[in-house]
Parts: sequence; structure tokens; C-alpha cells
Amino acid sequence: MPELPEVETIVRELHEVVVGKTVVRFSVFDVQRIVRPCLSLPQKITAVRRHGKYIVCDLSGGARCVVHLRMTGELLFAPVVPAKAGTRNPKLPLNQKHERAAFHFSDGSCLRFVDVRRFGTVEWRKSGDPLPMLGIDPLSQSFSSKAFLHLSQKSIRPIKSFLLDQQKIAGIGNIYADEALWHAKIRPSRKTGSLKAPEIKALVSAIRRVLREGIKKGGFTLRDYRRIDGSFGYYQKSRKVYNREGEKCKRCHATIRRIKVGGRSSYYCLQCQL
DNA sequence: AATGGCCTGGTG
DNA sequence: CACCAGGCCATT
Repeated sequence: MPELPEVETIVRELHEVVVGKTVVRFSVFDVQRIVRPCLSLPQKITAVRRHGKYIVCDLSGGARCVVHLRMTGELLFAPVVPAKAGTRNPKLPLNQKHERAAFHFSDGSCLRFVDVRRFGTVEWRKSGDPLPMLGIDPLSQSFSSKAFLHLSQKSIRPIKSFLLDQQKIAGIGNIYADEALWHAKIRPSRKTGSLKAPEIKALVSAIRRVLREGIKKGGFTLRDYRRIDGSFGYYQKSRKVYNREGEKCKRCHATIRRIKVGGRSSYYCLQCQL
């Protein structure tokens, strides 16, 4: 379930590895769901960047390739196979199960798009085509308590649902929403507009904190998420509430509860989150 | 603003 | 066998 920190980790690693490479071929294995490029290849990649939870590859000439991993999508980079046997990255076998598509580069390396649940997308956009409209990036300078208050004060939805709304704030998913609410000591079911100024300040700071920490730890691996070399993130070691139903709160030692908020499992401490 | 559908693998 | 995971989109 890649969220902002997982996507940011992948984007940084991809940027390092594929910028300057030329896509010579795009193989589609899941013909029902993956669309072929609407532009002619070869195309050189000039940048890889994050847009909310989208991965955007800028191509020379202005076109873009936009990837969304949804829940189980993975981008795995397969370097050029060396001449000597046994030196290839053992974590990345040549043929991946559930491989839906692959970008082939002119130097012989390739980027595999693997997705068990087939929710993930690869879209090709011509020069000038717009990217999806999203809300404020929570790691940007403009994400302040004041901005959050302005966005949220009229909302009557539960704060958890508000945090997951990509049109309001782009990049937070189920895990980091629960983690941020725990740090800010706010219940996921609280009405957004009922939050007081100190609570908003705490929440904004908690969101930045958990996202930054997530990036620092290379993301949160529960089961599917992997970095482009096949290795795992380790933010799950810093996890306070997500998926910890029945366990003790790390702050007050009360028992962690699970409730449904907006149809999503939400974990929180009954005692210290108000 | 709330709900259902898209998917498949894992679990009870 | 039923149910759950869950981001996003279409529909109400």
C-alpha cells in the first residue's frame, strides 16, 4: 500500500537510475488493463518526480509516463545482466510473477511493473496533457496550520476521511493517517471542523513528522511494498498504531482499538486519542 | 459526502 | 466458503 513516503522513496531511487536512459520498447503483458504508449518510441527520460502518490516520468519532448501503484504495484529495476554468472542481484529474478508491463532501455536494462491485484496503472500523456488534480502536498512549504485550518474548518467529515481525500491533501493513505492521528492524540472519528487550533497545529506537525520519518526509513513494508532493487522499507519498526489492534498503546499502555471510518479500518488508542 | 466496484491472495 | 486488504473513480 504505497503512500507518499513509499512513492517518494521509489521516485528518488528511480530518478537516480533511469534519468538519461532511453525507453526503446514498452512491453504489455496485461493487455486488458495496461495501455500502450500513445507516442512514438524511443523517448529519453529527463526526470522522475512525485505528484501525490503518482510517479511521473518526464520524457524529452514534453510527453509523460504516469504510474500509480495503487495497493500492490511495484516497479523493479533490472540492471544489465553482467557477463559473469552469479553477480546479478539475487533478489530480482529475471521473470517476475504478476509482471504486467516492462520498460526496456537502450542500454539493455529494464524496469518491470509488477502488480498482484491489477489495480495499478501506467498512463502515457502527450505534451501539455494535464496531470491529475490534487490537493496540497503535505511536505511543501505551503502546508501550514493556517492552510490546514482554511481547508478543513468547514468540513463535517471524520478527520480520518479528510486526511485520505487526495483532493484536499495529496499523499496520505491509511497507514500514515492513523500514525499521524496517534502522534497528534486525535481520534480518527473526530469531526474535522471540530478540531481546535492547538489540535490542528499538532496534526500538521504529526503529518510532516510521520511522512519524513517514513521517507527516512525507506517506507513501510507490511507485505507487498518493495524498493526498486527488491529490498524492503523499515518504517514499520516505528509504527505506533496501524494494524496493532489488541496490543498496548506505546504512550499510555491502554489497548489499541480498531473501528471503521469511511469504510476503512482505523486503529487508535481509546485512552490517549481524544 | 457516502457508497460500491475494481482485483487477487491470504486467512479463518 | 466468506471475508478482508485498500486507492481511486463513478455514481448516487
